[in-house]
This record gives sequence, structure tokens and C-alpha cells, in this order.
Amino acid sequence: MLEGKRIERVEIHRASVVKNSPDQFIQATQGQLIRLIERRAKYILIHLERGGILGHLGMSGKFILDFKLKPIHSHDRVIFTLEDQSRLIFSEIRCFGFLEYLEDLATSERLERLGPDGLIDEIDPLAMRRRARGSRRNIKEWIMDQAVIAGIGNIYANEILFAAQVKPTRQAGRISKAEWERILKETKGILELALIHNGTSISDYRRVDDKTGEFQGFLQVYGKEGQPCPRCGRPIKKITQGGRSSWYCC
DNA sequence: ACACGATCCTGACTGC
DNA sequence: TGCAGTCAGGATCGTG
Repeated sequence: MLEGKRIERVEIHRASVVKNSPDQFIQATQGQLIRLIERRAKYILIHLERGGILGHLGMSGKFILDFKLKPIHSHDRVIFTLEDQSRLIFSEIRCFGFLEYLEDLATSERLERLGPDGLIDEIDPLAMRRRARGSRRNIKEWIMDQAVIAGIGNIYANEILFAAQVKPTRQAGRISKAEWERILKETKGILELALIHNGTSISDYRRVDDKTGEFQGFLQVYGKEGQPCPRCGRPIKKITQGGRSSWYCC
């Protein structure tokens, strides 16, 4: 849809979401052809003729494709106008997300830090167990560490561990091979299911066509403190780990 | 090595 | 009604 189109104009409405200087970003991207767009864990890579744009949506970011030239919204931070006058809008309420022009996406340090992709890579349970050996860190923070498994955020970490029947408070180094097998199987299964249902819209998240996702209707524990556990009926508990909320039961 | 808190921001909601 | 406090799909950094 975007591939093969030329970026005619770039407007930056909030400089802090662009890692480069505004001048540098505009100069480097304006006039370039979009060659390929791909995902790498939570990053979006927009390959251009020369270099490319590395994007991250943070907590509240979205890319919206606009064909109708809707009025600019206050959260629209960067606007790419394409040669056919359609617009790719990087909209970010909290400005934790970012765009970064890089001469070479392949050697980005951010990307090099990433572990195997939980959705598409074949991850060996024994390799995970070996890597976690000796770690007393809790398994919830462990699987959310992008250097360990890339692509798992807070919603899906909770859902994966519940589905795998592994309590989030367990020590990573004490997870058995069978439990790692379940965690990795559920990582794939839940991320795939969430993708089929276009992701989880709790408040701000929208698809690129501005529609909401539907996976919120499939959540078992995330955000469900006090509600009956789908497996045992006891109330779901909420705790804090690494500054993030965790919900779990049995 | 890791737990913890602060930080970057804005908006929705709660309680007084 | 107003205002302070809390919380939210993330990642990084400093401190102990």
C-alpha cells in the first residue's frame, strides 16, 4: 500500500518524538521512495532508497493512513504527505514512542539488542532454561525483557503466563523445561491470536485504518483484578513487578 | 545481578 | 466544580 510511493513532504509537529534534529530528519526523508515496510519485534522499519526510519509506538502511538485529508489532530506528531496526497500520520499521545532516521537500519544498536522474536522465531526451551539458569529474577519481567524474547509487552506477558499456568512471581531460573515449552507455545499462540484479532484496544491503540482491535474481548486476566478466574473461579489478583501491573491466579 | 524508582509525556478517572 | 493523586499497551538510566 505504501511501498513504492514517494514521500513528498514531512512535517514535524513535536520535535521530541524524532531522535534526529528536525532539519536532519526532514532533509533525510523528504523526497525519498518507500521501498519496504517491516516489523521487528515492537519496532517498525520503513526502508527508504537511502537508509530508513526506525519507529516505535511506545504506549500510545499509532500510524494512521489517511486518504481523506482529515484535519490535523493535536496528537499528530509527524505527518508524511505522499505523492498521491495520502498521508501517513505518526500520532502519539504520550510521546514515549519515536521515529529515527538511520543511514543503515541493519546496524541499529536498538535492533541488535533484541532477542529472538517470540512470534516468528523457533525458540528452544532448553536454550531459554540455560539462559535463565541462576537468575532469581521473576519470570514476568524476564519474558518482557526484549533482549531475552522480543515482542512481548505487558498485556501479552500476563496472558501468556496465565495460559501457560506459570505464576508471574516464579523465579526465571527455576522454570522447568516443560514450563518453558508451555510459555513459548503460548507466546506464539497468543501473539498469533491477538494479531488475527487486530491487537488489543484498551484506550488509544488503533489499527493503521483507525479502527479498534478486538483482542480485548479475549483477555483472561489483564486488567481483571477481583473478577473470577476463568480456570478456578477465585478472584484474580493484582501485583506490581518492575513498576508494571501483573494479574494472575492459578 | 537485580530490585527499585525516576524519567520522558498526556489524558482519563477517582476521591476529597 | 476544582484540584491533587493515581494509573496507563514502553524503555532507559542511576542508585543501592
